[in-house]
Amino acid sequence: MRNHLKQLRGEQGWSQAELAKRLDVTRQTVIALEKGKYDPSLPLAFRISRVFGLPIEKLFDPENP
Amino acid sequence: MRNHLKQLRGEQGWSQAELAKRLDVTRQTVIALEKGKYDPSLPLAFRISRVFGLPIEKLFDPENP
DNA sequence: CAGTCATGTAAAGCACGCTTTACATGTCGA
DNA sequence: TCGACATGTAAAGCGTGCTTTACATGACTG
Repeated sequence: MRNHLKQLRGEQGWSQAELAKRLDVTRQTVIALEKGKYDPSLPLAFRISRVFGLPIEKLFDPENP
Repeated sequence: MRNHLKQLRGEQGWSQAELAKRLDVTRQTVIALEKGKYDPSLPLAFRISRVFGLPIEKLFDPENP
């Protein structure tokens, strides 16, 4: 599933390590998510939503619209 | 994570089998979700959102608000 | 009463989400 | 040039998300 994490993180001026800390995950997880290697769990998706102040629907694009 | 699937399914008058079909999962998955045994994956959360016509945020309550 | 429908439990199996650890590369400032 | 920081890759390990199959129970209906 596509996401805009890398771009949004850039807008905030955060490093991967900084974002990982805010999301309470490891940097590896941030890398994997940004690279689209897999989708976040629902709880993590909610945390991402809160960190960026955007609804989940604005952060992720389900393939079949 | 809490959800309102059982109630919403009831409002639509759907059986678990009917909802499972609409979500393209098995009935076991519907049962597990309604019982809160685990959270749906993000792609499934989007499908649930579409089936009920509600945003993900209205369907699931992350514990830490 | 027999049959069907809705709901539920149980268990095995596979792929994914996330962790931990380690190492490699490029860039930048002292 | 050395060190720190940012980004990236790799691999092993664990729990969870979802499937398949099977069986049990209660309610309703012919």
